[in-house]
Amino acid sequence: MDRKTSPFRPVTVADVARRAEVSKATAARVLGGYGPVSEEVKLRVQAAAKALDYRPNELARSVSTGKSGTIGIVVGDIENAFFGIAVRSISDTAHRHGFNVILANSGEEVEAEKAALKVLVGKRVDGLIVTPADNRTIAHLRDIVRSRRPLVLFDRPIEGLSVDVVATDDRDAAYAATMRLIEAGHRRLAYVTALHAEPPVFIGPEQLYTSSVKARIDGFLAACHAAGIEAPEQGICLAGGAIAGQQRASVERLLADPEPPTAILASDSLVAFEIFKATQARGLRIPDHLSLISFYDAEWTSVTTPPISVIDQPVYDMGTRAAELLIARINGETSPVRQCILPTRFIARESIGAPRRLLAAI
Amino acid sequence: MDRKTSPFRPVTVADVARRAEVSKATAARVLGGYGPVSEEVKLRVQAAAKALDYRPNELARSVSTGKSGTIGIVVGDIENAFFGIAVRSISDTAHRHGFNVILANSGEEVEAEKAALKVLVGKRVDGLIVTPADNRTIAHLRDIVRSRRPLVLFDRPIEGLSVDVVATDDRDAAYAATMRLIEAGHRRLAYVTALHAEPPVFIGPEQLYTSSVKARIDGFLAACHAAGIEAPEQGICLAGGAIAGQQRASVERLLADPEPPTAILASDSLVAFEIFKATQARGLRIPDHLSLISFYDAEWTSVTTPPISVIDQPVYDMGTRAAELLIARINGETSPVRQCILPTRFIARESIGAPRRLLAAI
DNA sequence: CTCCCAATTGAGACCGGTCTCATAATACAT
DNA sequence: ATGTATTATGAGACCGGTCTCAATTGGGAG
Repeated sequence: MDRKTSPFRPVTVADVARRAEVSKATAARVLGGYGPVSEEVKLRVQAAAKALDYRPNELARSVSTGKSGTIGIVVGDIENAFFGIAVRSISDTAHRHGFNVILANSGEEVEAEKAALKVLVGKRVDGLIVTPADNRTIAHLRDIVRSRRPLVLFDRPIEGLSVDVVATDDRDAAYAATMRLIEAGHRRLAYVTALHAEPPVFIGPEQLYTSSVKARIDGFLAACHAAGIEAPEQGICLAGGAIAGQQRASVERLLADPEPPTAILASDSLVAFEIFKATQARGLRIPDHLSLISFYDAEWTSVTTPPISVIDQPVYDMGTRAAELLIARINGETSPVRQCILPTRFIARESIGAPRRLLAAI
Repeated sequence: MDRKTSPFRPVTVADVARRAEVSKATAARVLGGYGPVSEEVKLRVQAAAKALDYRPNELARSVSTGKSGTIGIVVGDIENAFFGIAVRSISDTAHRHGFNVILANSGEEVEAEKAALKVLVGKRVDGLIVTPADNRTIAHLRDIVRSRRPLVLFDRPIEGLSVDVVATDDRDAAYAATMRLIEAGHRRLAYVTALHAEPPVFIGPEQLYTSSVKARIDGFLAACHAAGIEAPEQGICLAGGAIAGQQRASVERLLADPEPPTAILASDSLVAFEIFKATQARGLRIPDHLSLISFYDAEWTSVTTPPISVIDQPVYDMGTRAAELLIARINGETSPVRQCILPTRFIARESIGAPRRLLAAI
């Protein structure tokens, strides 16, 4: 520990105190802005601090107070615009309330999520906002709850975990969107998600480890059943997000089917993007050959030809609500667990048409 | 400080030591993995730690060691996909080297940037990666350099600030792209950037407070001059990014000009997006009525009709390099300041054509 | 001119870790 | 048996803050 001798050793309260010729306690009172100090001493200490370019060590402060003024966010994938905006919104709100943000990426892997949580807890964040990667393994989340650290689940509720949640009305939104496709005359529908399963076929809802996707598929199937469509499960495509290129391959396989779907509901804007590119590559026209609806109003969906109808999720609001809820908890609010379900909005564009036999393109 | 009495008080080394019936020092050695400990004691301590669910307090550790294992990132706007990927890449690399990441958003405001830096320094980050919002006010960055804290500038070099930089060959890229437009026959070119000026007209390069944009405009003008185009400065449009809607208005005004440009080079994918939407709204066809090239290969540019030619920036690589450079410095590397300039790649798509008189649409 | 109360101030413990140093215990060579 | 090197352990200082508590000071009341 040769820190004392280095000429670049950061300035401490003790240094300031020495220069201002007061005790460490008094200097700390001025610098920390807590105890009573006379005006004269206050000015002297502030002058000394300025002269020395004192920068408080927030870590030491946190160790001593037990609060870090920081909230941790664990998202599935920052590259995804959905999460990008969520992060933006959460950090805006956090800063507005005087909190900082530490970001961690799980890459939708539970193990990475666990590791991230461990780090964040290690850094003693005051609270956590998490998009759980897998609703089947949640022991680590239970631990957080048990330790009384405020936690808000983002976008993905987990049954049986009594904790605050901010999410959207996924089931209803999927139901309504599916109905629109059905009303347009479609009977051969597909639901495409980035979830992964081995083999990549839908067997039952217990495979669906992301709760929001589970809810959406639930809505999709319910709409199909209500319309008397048989075996709609066969239209569920688990495109497998982890391995790069796998999504594309799955989507291409789906479209190459001898009896391909005439309408697709895409679970997020990334798979939708793959689907759109695949239709272009095959020379399929939307909506003549294929109708398409995507979750999330991604930038690109409004400028394609034709523009794509989407289920717009109020991500920015979701982030704000999540942050506010969390901060209220951090500040001691003890009301019962809250489920904050925000409404989605359907944006009708030009990607829905009546079904037509798919032409073998090229 | 009633922490001692709370039943949810976090477990400390002292607690573990007590349970394992060893001294605090010994427990700390096992838990921190440093000094020599006998196998038997080690196991006993580990068992106690597990039983108590001990979570080391990284903050206390940092205070004591002087290293936080954290790097700070300050970006202009996380919502921008360019920065989104940069953040992803930086945090991937950081984690690979055992570092964490604290993210701050400047919103391209120097004051916010200063505040963010203050917080990050307060949290004693081991190093910083910053995209400076304004190359005219850099005293706060100078302070960082003076305090010997490793700093890497991302995407935007600053003349006269001796510090590591990772950026792209902006000038050359702009020059080459402009040349392509000129070679296609254009003589009335525009360069559109989100920079802000009052009034919003280009007077001289000293207005250009973002170094990357300055370099690009430099290249744009050089190409124009080389081709004998007179007064190309008049084609420079400072669309003013801060206020929402202002970009759109500027772009619309540009296209509504009685003598509008026949080709545009867009400084980033966000203004390009505005430009594209404006052409659609006015019924202008690309590339018949207007040729367009944009910096950055944003997702949407490949799926529009027609797809847009872009100058692809290797963002992911840039992030990786920046993080690696920074971490090397943190680990004590003392080699002279490095400028890491990565090459861009032109992706030719279908947005460039010969000029044609713009038809007054509607 | 005392006495009491409030306002300031300083000394030092504390937060939860790391790390130095002295001591104790063991193994080995002489 | 004695000396020495080696290893394991404990006591306690330290990091840079916060915070408790006692001591000092000054002013107004009696």
